[in-house]
Amino acid sequence: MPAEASTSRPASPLTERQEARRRRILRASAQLAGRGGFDAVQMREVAESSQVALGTLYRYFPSKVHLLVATMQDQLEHLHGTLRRKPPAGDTAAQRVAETLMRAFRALQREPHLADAMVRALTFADRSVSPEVDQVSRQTTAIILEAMGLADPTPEQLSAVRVIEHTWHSVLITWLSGRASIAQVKTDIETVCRLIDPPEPTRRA
Amino acid sequence: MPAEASTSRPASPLTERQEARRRRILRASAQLAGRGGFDAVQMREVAESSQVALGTLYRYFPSKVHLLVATMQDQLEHLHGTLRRKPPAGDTAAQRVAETLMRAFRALQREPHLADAMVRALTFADRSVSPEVDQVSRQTTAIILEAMGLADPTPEQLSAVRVIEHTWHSVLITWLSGRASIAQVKTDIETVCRLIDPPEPTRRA
DNA sequence: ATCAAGTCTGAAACTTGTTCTAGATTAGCG
DNA sequence: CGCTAATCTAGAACAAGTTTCAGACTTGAT
Repeated sequence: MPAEASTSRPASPLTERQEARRRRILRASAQLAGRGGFDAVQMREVAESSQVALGTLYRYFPSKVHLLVATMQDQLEHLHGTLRRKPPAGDTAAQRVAETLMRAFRALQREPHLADAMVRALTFADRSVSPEVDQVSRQTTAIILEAMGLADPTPEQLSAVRVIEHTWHSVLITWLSGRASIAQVKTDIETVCRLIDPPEPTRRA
Repeated sequence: MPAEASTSRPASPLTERQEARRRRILRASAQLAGRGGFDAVQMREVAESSQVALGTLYRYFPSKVHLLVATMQDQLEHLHGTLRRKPPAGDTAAQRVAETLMRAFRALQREPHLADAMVRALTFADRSVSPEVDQVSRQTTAIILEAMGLADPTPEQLSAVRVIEHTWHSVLITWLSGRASIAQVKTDIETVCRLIDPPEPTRRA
């Protein structure tokens, strides 16, 4: 039913000034997150920094987690755009997916605080944020399927993709909290990507 | 180097009354969590319910997340004990691990609110909780390796185990926030466990 | 038994997410 | 243009995690 240009489902179309406010808020959020991570995104500061009253901020984003998940949607779109311009070049689907994820990972490494804010929000989100989190998940799935070069996947492949996403989120968390090295992140991503390639005979590393 | 009876590293031995306090606190925490999940575990209530001053609660557990992660350690020990008594019976390592995780999952299904509190705390934990989270991770790894019947795993196997843990945590989160069905949980666990069994022909458990 | 050091208590204070309110502003419409 | 409903603003108020403090209680060593 929905499907606008891309992401949102604007119940009411949003005037120009409203669109501008929304954008200012998201920019402020990403900016603050880029400094101190999740904790540094304080609702009063976001409001002030985006020149909007606190109440208005809450009208646009009903909670801090909603705000950060929306910020993530925003960033994901950028990423998706970038990836479309330069698709991964590996030979096998597994390689391409691993390459894609590692590329995303390097992007996050440049902004670890922002990554922290977004990922923590994503996994901390409760049911009230499900639609938004789901949207992020769909977008991620799309990116992975694209890297695989797969139009309509089988249920098994979908499960593998979900497992890859699970691993992606969790390994990020683990890295962000300093419990995994970058090498481990790489290894684990490559490991999980093994699920993609044919489990049947005829295969080599 | 360390390794006491099991879990903790008591810098100072803890008197009997202190041990009792600690236990009361953990019981109260699990109890409240069992009702309303993460949000229902309110520090003032935990303090009151365990007959301890708020300041004391914070001396034992320096934050709500520390408290809940400790609660999880506690529960994991129970689980490990139970599993030791009735080890999984599958033919292959993958089957046994999947069976083990599904058994754990069914246990969590019986206490979804408690699961919510523990898992959310675990993934929300920041660096200040790393040691405790790591301890949980080690315990989980031990459980999985035991199910595999593996004494000293190769680095590849360790990576596979980590990926399984990642999937386990993330799929739980997804289920708890209502974005995945129980069937999906099962499927995804089985999918990730495929990483265990021989990618080559010729191998036994 | 006594003293010092460390621990516990109760209560208040502080922080930050979230909600509420009353009054301005704006948008859409006749 | 003039009206009405919706939106926005400033700011107070509330909730729950966390910190702080003065005083009472325990503990361990002498």
